[in-house]
Amino acid sequence: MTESFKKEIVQRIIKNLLDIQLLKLIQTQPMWGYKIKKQVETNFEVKLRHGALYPLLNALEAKGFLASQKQQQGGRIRKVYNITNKGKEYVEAYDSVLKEQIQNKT
Amino acid sequence: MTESFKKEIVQRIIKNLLDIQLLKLIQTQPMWGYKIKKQVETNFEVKLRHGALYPLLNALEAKGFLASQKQQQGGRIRKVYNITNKGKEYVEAYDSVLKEQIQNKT
DNA sequence: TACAATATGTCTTCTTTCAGACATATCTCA
DNA sequence: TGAGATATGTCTGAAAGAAGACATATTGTA
Repeated sequence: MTESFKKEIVQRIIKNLLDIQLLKLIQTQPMWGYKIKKQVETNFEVKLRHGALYPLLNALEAKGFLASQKQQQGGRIRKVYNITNKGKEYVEAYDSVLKEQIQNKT
Repeated sequence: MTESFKKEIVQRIIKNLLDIQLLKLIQTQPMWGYKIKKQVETNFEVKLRHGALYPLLNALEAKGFLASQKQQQGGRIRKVYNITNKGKEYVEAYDSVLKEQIQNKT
């Protein structure tokens, strides 16, 4: 029971706090959209539409949480994202809130 | 900056994972809708519409996460909610997922 | 006695979000 | 050379969610 609850909760977090998960993932290493999609799908066992992902990545860049540079390999262009200091602060704030949630200090 | 980020994240969690926050609150002590509303509003500094709260509480009871009994005091009726074992399991699963989030074991 | 607070509920309109299609181009392997 | 994978983007119709009104009754206080 608890295991299925956990899967459900993970899915809810991915759905509602996807941007933070992306920041966390890119924080481990710079990554481009397509790879992010595959990583999220294998890590969390969820489907991630590219039609949802790419606009979100662009929005995170516009907000200053991510910075991108285009890498060209042959004729193929990859938009590689790095996390910014602002992005790292957001992730730190998230982890801080989660700790309070667990300790019930809210 | 981090503080305003924290407020934003708390608001997002309340918005998207309100049911879990209600379970956590009722877990500390049995409570009725109106008191829950006031508690959430002071604890998290957010506004909680009663038009959103009452249907959610009823839904949580229908799912078996909460159980209610009506307490009559004079002519006034309070619907006091208790958390069920199933509800406790859901909260445990949530805390477990949060721990994994912090430790990046996801 | 009138107003604010306590107490619980529904319902409609508006807004936001979501799923999936539409669109294009390269690369690899059979 | 054709199919599947890589790679990134937009757009629209449908579904879900939110805000606020509508609804009713009691209690306490000025």
